[in-house]
Amino acid sequence: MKNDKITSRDVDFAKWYTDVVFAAHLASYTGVKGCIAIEPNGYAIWERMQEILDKKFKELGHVNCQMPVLIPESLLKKEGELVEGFAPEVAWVTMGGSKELDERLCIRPTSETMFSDYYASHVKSYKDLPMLYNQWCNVLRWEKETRPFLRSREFLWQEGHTIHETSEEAEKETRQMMEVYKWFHHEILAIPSITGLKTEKEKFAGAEYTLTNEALMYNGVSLQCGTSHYFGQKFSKAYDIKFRNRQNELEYVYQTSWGTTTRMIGGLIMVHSDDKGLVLPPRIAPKQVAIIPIFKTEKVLAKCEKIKKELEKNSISCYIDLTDKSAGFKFAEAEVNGIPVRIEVGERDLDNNKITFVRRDTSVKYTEALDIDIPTYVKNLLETIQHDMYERALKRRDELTFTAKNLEDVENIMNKQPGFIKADWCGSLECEMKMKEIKGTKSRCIVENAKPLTGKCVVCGNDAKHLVIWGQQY
RNA sequence: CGGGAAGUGGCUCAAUUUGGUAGAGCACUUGGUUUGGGACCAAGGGGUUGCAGGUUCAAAUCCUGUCUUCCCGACCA
Repeated sequence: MKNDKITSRDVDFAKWYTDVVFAAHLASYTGVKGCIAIEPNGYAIWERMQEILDKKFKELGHVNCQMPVLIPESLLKKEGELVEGFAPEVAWVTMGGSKELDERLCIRPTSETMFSDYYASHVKSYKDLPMLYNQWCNVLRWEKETRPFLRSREFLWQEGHTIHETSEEAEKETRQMMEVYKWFHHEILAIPSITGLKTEKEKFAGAEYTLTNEALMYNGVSLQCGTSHYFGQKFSKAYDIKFRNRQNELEYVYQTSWGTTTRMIGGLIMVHSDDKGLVLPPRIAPKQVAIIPIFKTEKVLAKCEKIKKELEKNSISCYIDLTDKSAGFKFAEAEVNGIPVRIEVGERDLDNNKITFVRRDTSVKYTEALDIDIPTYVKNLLETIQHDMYERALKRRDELTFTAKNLEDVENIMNKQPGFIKADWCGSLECEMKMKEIKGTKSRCIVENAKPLTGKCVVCGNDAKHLVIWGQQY
């Protein structure tokens, strides 16, 4: 049944999105623009993301640390491109009254500067390398237009910063971390993404190059999900990060950084959720199963407890809804919160030796004999849901992926239904800017090692250098 | 930051046009009956209208400023 607190997805996508955020109690507004209160339901998803990624990072040799939230102005300004890129959205700390600061401090928009400064005084020899650091923290960027999770001023993220002895090793790290994100999106979040290279215009300020994962939302707008940057020696030269190499010479380190954010919670909503509320892939869902006693008789409650114990013994997370609400209310509640599987336990079923399972993603009900192996049954159901959700998202992406040979094609596509547009590009900024004039269509990524479609630039018709995925972005 | 809209109990809104001192539904509390798709009855609590000024005998209502939210652009993860 449709949730009457949620605007239909096909009627008003933007309104639907915020309705789901609030209805599922993921976040709420605060008195400060662009700074949301992430509520327990939302934070639990972030904790799952942290848990899974953190484990992966550590398996690959990374360690966590924490840098300060404040950055001195002089430090920020050492790397010219970075400053230029971030200047408009950096927030400065001011002190009132007679307390003057010796130097202006900004609130970190990203921590390349702090890590670089730290590394500069801590690396001495090639024997110290690589240094593979990561931090989980909040950052602040003074966005003009804000939306919960998708674009807030303060957001939570993880930023990995690594330094290496050779460019080969650093580049390998850059690609490896991109693969981690890709794995995370595909295997855990069930979000199909396209991996590629950012154009000069779209890359991270100060990077040699930026690798990105781009995912298509249900409405055909693209979301950047995790980026991995190769800095070469740009930052090490600006921040003087030198080490004694194997030839006993001073050399600048090779550096990378990579990150993903709470924005992915927004991605989960926009890829998978529906008019009933949130739909979570089982592998990221903080609670995978809702056990719902229809009426709290002793017999029913005892059965619920038994199921809970069995599921937990098999590493399936679950809860029993013990509120005094009506059964219908409990069903709706589990649905809006995106719990992947619901188990309904009622007298009537128990008397007939039956039990009912309901999938959140399809709303299909399965009534089974009471003596089945419930944990195995649920485990299979969860895996099926995870798999089907990915396939469904993939199908939607493919439906909304188009090819264009010229600007007219682009215009026709974007006027009808935005999506990914595959088109050849000559590599010039001018042509990229021309594309942008059509409904804000920007290059999302350059597909590496791809065969060109026509060999001619979609804008100017000259020889093409790259196959590019274009689209509107969040 | 430009264009548009809106802020009234926790939520959705009415009263604003024509100033006269805030009302409904949902939610909440208590009691009872209920419970297989968002239950019902009864009683009860809660707001000086985003905030700050101004006009007036009198302001939710008129004026100015400001903050927040949403939509459309520009900027960005």
